[in-house]
Amino acid sequence: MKDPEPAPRIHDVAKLAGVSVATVSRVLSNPSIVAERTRRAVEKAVAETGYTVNVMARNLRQQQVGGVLALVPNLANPFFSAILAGIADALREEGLSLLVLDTRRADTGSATGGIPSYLTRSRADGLIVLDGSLDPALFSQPSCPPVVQACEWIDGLAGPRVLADNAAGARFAVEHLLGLGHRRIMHVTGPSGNTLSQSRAAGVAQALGPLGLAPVARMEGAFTLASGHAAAAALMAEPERPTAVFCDNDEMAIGLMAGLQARGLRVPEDVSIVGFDNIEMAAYANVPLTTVRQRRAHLGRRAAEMLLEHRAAPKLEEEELILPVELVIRRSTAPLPGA
Amino acid sequence: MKDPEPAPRIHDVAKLAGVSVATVSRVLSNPSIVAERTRRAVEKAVAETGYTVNVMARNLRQQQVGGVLALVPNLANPFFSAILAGIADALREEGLSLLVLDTRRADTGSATGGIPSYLTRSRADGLIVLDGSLDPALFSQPSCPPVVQACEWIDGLAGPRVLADNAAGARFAVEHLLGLGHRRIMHVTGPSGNTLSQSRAAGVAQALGPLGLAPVARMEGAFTLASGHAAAAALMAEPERPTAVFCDNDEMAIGLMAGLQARGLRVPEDVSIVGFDNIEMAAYANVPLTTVRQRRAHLGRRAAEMLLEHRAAPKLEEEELILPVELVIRRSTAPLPGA
DNA sequence: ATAATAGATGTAATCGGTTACATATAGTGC
DNA sequence: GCACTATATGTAACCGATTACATCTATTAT
Repeated sequence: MKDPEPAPRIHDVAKLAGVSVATVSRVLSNPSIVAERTRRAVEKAVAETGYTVNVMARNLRQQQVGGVLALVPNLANPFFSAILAGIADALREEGLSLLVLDTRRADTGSATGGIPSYLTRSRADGLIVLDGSLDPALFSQPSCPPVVQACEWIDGLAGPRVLADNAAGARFAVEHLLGLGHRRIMHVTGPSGNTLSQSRAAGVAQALGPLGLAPVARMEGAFTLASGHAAAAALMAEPERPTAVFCDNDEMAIGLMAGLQARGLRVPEDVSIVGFDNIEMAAYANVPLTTVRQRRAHLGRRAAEMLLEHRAAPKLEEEELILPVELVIRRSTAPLPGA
Repeated sequence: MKDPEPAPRIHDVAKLAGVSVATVSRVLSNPSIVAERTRRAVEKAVAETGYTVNVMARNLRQQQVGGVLALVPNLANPFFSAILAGIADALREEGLSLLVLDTRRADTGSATGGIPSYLTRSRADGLIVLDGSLDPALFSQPSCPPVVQACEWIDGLAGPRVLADNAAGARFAVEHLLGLGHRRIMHVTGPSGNTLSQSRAAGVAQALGPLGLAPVARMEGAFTLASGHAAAAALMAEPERPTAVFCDNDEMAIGLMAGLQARGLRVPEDVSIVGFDNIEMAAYANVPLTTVRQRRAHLGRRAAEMLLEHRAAPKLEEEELILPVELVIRRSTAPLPGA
């Protein structure tokens, strides 16, 4: 049971190269200021010992963590993991690592491991918040690192944000349905408190308002397949059955399609459906889904970039980046029969 | 532009409470060994100053990082993010944080930010490897922390593993098809180098072998919807068309169903289909998909737990945990007509 | 020739905790 | 009353780097 050889320290390298630890450190972090000869000697010693810097020690001295924490409501949800991938990408390019905290699970048992304990400069150099349902007070501790809100946002929390143009996306979707002649339109929403739901509802109103219309039915879902499926029953129960449905995300749209079919309704012949997000499955659904495309990985990347800029030069102005979205027309929408 | 008040240090708390820094440290980490009176004084001082420990400093002294790094091939893939959620859960309970590295993206540009630079004791207390395609040599550096392989595994890399019972799952799937009377069975696989593909192929052989059968067709996919969709063409091109297909994952199965339907074949009337994984979408697909359920979050959790046990008491024996899977029969499979 | 300057390297303080060891006090047994 | 032990706390070394400052040498300008 031999101990693993202890890792070489900068001191060992220095001794082997016959220089001081400071010189070794300089070779590693700023090679240009050390003489060619010594630099080579140090590099040789580094290679021979297999030295690698102790990241913790460096970070302590430099008063940084070397990582950014992403707060996500549900790590298992592919919607968020696509954003995370973009974040991870941008961070890695800057030599930072990605820390992830699943907020839905973490806040249970706030004994010691609660969320607040993660929101410290000593645990992360910055925060990217993907969960709009968090309490803004969490981020008001003086030791809280810089925050960027992405995708969702928190009412009452100032600071930079990067969002998809949810209102415009919803407007595009509904305008598309209107253009096809539909007038009795149902809206299947996300949870009512959710900021995405709110801005998408605003977009729906923007499209319908000028015509003096409003959704003929509304059902609050949970962004899940199951809640979309349940919406089928709600639709059938309407006295004047809607001819088209806008769903706040693709999962609900796909669940709804499955539910309608199971009840003998055809898409798009009987009901047109539009989703939101353009998840990969949308193109391969039973009936390929018309939806609103938002570039999730890109959104994550921009959020990370914004965080890094902000850290370098904190600006006091509110910065809000709205990323464009676009309508992707597939086969789940068709002209209103007889229109 | 006032500087944010510098965070209080342990020294400040000690001074305020009129004790030494050691006592403060003890109150925080092992309260029982300090006298009631002093403990209360210290707690009061902590509350007044708003002190929180500097995690980096503690970690440096204790020679640990406080985090575990997960190596995933594709963070945006929901298959992996579900496993990550389980990992994160188990880690949080132990006060450890989750670091994530997307291996597919990270190995490009190995200048400095390459994968090896992350595989150090100074960057993570342990590794959970979800990518079976990595070079085992990566983990042979002396400074590499303990590794647990999960889900996929790396040939030539020893150490603990936690896997789903892929062979049994594939066997269940094919036996189910055989039981329905099917004999001309196609296998849509993952990439040929992938360890999951290999063990699932073994399971297929286990089921067919005793009957002197083999898959009548085989197509190598990429675990994607698109490659499943492409498999439809391959199926149609077979001289003797297969009556059933086993796909190495649900995404390919769903893609295949879409492709077959587009070509006018019905599932399950013309072709029966079985998938693997039981992703949420499987139940809501066009035709609800018969598939093999594996508990991904649980697998991740077990991997994390195994890593922690291993760290506490490294065993030399190989430890391989095989988690059971089960067949979920839905509507994409039916008896062979006329059988 | 001398002062001034630039360039290369070494010395030691520092980051903010934890913990081995030393010390002081109170309690116990004989 | 004395030696011994247990309990509580303080002192200072330590984790492993970075970096301000000091020092030394070589070059340039006057």
